[in-house]
Amino acid sequence: MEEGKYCYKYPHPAVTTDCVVFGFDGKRLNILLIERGGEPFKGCWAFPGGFMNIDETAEQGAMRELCEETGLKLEYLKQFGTFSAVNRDPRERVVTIAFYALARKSYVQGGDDAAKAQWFPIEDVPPLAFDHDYILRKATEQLKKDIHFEPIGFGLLDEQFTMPELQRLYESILGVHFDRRNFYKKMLQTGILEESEEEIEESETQFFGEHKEMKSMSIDDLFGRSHHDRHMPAPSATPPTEEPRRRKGTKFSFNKERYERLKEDKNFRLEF
Amino acid sequence: MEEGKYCYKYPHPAVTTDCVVFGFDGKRLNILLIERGGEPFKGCWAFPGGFMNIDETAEQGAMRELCEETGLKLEYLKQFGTFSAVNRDPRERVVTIAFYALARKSYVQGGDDAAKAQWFPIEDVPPLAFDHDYILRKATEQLKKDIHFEPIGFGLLDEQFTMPELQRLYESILGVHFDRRNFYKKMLQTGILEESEEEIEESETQFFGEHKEMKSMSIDDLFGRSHHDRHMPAPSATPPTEEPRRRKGTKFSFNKERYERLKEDKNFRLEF
DNA sequence: GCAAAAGTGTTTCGTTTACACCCATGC
DNA sequence: GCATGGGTGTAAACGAAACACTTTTGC
Repeated sequence: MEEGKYCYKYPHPAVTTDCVVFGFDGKRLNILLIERGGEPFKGCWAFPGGFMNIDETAEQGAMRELCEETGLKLEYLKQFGTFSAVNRDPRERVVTIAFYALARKSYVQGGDDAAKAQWFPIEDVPPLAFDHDYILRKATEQLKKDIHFEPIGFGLLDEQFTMPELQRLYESILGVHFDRRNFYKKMLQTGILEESEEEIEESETQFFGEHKEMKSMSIDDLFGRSHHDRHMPAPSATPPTEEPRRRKGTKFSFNKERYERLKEDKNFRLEF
Repeated sequence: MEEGKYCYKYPHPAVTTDCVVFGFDGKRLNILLIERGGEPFKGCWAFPGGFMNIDETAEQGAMRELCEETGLKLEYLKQFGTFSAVNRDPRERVVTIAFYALARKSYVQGGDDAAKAQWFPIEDVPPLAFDHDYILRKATEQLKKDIHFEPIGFGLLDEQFTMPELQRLYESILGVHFDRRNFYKKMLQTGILEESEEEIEESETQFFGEHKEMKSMSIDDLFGRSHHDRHMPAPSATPPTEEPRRRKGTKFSFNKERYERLKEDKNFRLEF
């Protein structure tokens, strides 16, 4: 029996937390790992995490450890399982409460905040300490399940994002391919997205010029397109009002308030 | 600090397990509670559960405690959350790993196995000890989610059950009403149900006769079915065998092997 | 014989899928 | 100017939902 000043009538396991942090770099799903500096599993990679303090909840402990070890302060932390195999830690009996978290794209692309923290593409993860391979599998399964029904994907992108970005994210998490048009439709139909009015800096003049050009183009075009109901500058009739001008890609953002309201409606169903 | 012979350098919380046992009496969903004999919350009702031993997993601990306290030995135990609020137990810091379990109908109707254990309809639960009200809410939410996609409902019925029974079960868990015909169709289409050859008392001959027929049928059928991967024994072709002869209601059972096989097929989707 | 519950198909509707072309941008 | 990727509508197929009557059993 170990020595120490905290004594109990019956043996108590240690309780730790572990955080599986998912990040999306625009192409692939990544996870954030820490290289262990001490035994056991010295030199192995592991999830950020550590012992829960006696005066904090597991959630608080997970957030604290995550911040201490990686500098990340994340909004979404989801408990997905508690792992209690008797010998999962060679030192003593340790039960770990596991969470997954989502880091926005810029964090991932920005590189490693913490010295020993590093992002790994999820299909190319090094051997992990303890039972973290197993935990990772469970985390991934849970993420897959959750993203079907909860709008958590947005937590992996920046505040504003384009549809193709969002689609690539869903595709890498779910491991499937969506038809672009169908994906647009379904996403927009949910009603939880908001089209960002892109910042309208500079030169109205240029804008008008552009507009005029477009307009004449689209009129010519109109005949060629026959019945197609193009989104473009209201075919013949609308004079100066509409303005299409796509730049790099239309930006959207997740409208949380609208989602909260929709959720209340008994027959609202979010599904992917 | 308490005295005791198990000492640690840092404080360790106690770890307990709790079991939310669901049961279905044919009409309503019930849960199994135990009246607490000691403080705290003496006289209150609570979930079966208790301290996890240092040499057992949480699952094992939950099963052990459940058995000790209620006499139930159940097959399905699902971890759905770990609760770690700092003051959830007035005695000491206690983290509880919570499971839900499913008890077959006959257990529920059979009454209380253990002295102090009692079934309560879920809409009419007495005040519970600790944070067990909260835990119950979470368990119910989880059960609702799970039953949409996993064939766990059968664990609440007896080995053999009728469609109306199954439907009532789904309806009480999900709180909705299904059209009887649509429910039949959907359930049968999944391919995981098996129509019970009703207890074959009398005349083994009849059984063997039936059996032989079935077998030859399915071989014949094999060619006729071409690419169709039918799950059914070969019902379509059977000319003379068929005889509806409903008694009380046709009995079905859950075919686990078939389910396991179907699950592998990439485009098998179970949903309710 | 009457009331209550089991059993069974078809039609309608909505959702999901499949699919092609134009435009803008960057090289 | 060419390759890459963004943006848009429609038709066909499929699955879900709505719906009524007959049979059996227990009272």
